Amino acid sequence: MSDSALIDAARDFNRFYTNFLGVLNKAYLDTQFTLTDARVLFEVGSQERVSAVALVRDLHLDPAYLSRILKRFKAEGLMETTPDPDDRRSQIISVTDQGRQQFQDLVRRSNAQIAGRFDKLAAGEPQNVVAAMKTIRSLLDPEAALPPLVIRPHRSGDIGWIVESQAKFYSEEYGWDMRFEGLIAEVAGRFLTNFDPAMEYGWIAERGGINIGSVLMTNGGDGIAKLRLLYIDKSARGLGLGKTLVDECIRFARAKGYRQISLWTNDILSTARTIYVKAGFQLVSEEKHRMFGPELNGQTWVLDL
Amino acid sequence: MSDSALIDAARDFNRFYTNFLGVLNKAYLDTQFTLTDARVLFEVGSQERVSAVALVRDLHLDPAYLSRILKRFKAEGLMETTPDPDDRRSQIISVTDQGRQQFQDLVRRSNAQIAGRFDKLAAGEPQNVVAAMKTIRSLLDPEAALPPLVIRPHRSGDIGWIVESQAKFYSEEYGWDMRFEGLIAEVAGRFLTNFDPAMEYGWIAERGGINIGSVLMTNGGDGIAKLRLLYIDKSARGLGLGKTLVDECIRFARAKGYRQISLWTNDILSTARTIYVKAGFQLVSEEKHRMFGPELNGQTWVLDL
DNA sequence: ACAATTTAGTTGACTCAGTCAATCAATTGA
DNA sequence: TCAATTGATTGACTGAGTCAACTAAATTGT
Repeated sequence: MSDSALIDAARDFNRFYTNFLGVLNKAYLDTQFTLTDARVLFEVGSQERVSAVALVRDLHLDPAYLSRILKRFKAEGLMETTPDPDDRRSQIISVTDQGRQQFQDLVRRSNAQIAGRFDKLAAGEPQNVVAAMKTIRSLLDPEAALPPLVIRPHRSGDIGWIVESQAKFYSEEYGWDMRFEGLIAEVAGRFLTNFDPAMEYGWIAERGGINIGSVLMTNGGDGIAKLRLLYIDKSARGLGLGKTLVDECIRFARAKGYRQISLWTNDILSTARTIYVKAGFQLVSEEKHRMFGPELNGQTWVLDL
Repeated sequence: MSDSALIDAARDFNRFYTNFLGVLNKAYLDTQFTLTDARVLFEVGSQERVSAVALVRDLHLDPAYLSRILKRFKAEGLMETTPDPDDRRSQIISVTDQGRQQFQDLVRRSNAQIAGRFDKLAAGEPQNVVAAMKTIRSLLDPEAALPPLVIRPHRSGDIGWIVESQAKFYSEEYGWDMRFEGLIAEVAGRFLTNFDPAMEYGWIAERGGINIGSVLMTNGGDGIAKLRLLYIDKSARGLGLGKTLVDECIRFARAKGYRQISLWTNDILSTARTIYVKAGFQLVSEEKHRMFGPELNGQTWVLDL
């Protein structure tokens, strides 16, 4: 695509999104607030403590205008200002309890608008929209902080996600065929059907509502815990997430009194192998196989606890 | 729910992009036009011939306001209107040569703003931004023509998708627990590991690269074909896609010489049942069970071919 | 140290972008 | 054929947002 085609496409998108936001922002029109009021309330409400200059800068407002808005908000008891001790010209703005309620009401209205849009989409499409938004944001706004990475237990849909994302990845990257997907679907399915909450666990790493990594720990009997289906999405590699998940597993296995962790992998997955080696795993056996199409070196690694 | 994390992320993006567009739209402030003027000129300029109603609808303008804007543009010689021959109340708006020059000037200013942003990015990044924009647009713009619905054989990742989407749906809608996900993961996994291309098949319905429906046909032995994991995503219901997929199955089973199709479902899934009844399936047995948490009525249906 | 300059915020005065209600004219529907 | 609906215009209004002038505190340069 040529530069000018890119720019045209971006202009076109901006035109579309201007209209789109215009519709979404109708949500505020039912309230006492103007769009600018709402933006100020949003900014102060979500940051808790802001200076007026920062608001002027971030929201591109006229200082005079902001001054009047704040005066009104203070009169209505929604916000309060305290002089900045470091610079007595400046003031720190924060919301009162009442202001916080109004803020949360705005958030609810805004959420309802977005949820209404998302409801019309197919399952999975909202994830795609949000992922695309994050791409745009991270590129156009280098200051943007990534939403926090959360590690949580697995829930409905996660196992399917593990199967889908791993199958796609290994198929595209290494040409593994669908027998691989079949195998992990069976493994993951058995994990759920025989799930023993006392001795087993599934970890999902997610960021901003999007799954980006997983690992399962299953009971192999004889005091051996099996580490299975470790996977880190492309977008989250190089952050040490693999290590974090493996460490979680080890901690869990120790806590549950397992005497050994065992795992099966293939030698071409060198990043994973590095993680296992660093965690102290030892290679105990290796065999060539063609379970998934191309010839591979299957490896079994164990860690004595 | 992770839905709420998605919505939060979307709200956050909208907040960011409102500011971003605010900055970009400064480009118009150097001209004689207001933002709304510019939007009208953009819309008319790029569509050549539009009706006033269409503008009001697409740009969400007050008809009175648009009327005044057009009056001014006509007085300035930027636009002209001709009555619509089909409806003499209505008028067709188009730009004059002079209007087109102004429009192109706006395009240049807007492009310069975007180019300024893109210049700060690394090589390849603008492409990523624009690709993400297209993703968002295609999903959020209801006017955008729907890409065609395609029914194709299953491939890597599809089985995982089936598990994920069904697990999420039945968990949210009917409160089924993760044993359901485990069961379908095992069923779907065995489908792949024992796959017999001569007698079995998986159909995936997809639109614009996104899966929206599925059904599998497996060999149950004794000349019996099993229809499994029929699923239509929310976004594609009511289009007869379920019937289409079941018909595909029946055609396939006939062609392969099966003597009967059998399937297992639960009575609360009434839409699916309607499809089976219409296709000629007969209920042969029914039993209560609690395999997935809530009490359900499992049903076996068969169709003699 | 201290005048000169810059920065944070406020106030007065204004205007024009955008809204609402009423009206006319053409079309549709029962 | 007559009532209801839809497209477009006009009159009357208002309040969101702007601009310039000002105060007060902080910073800079010599």
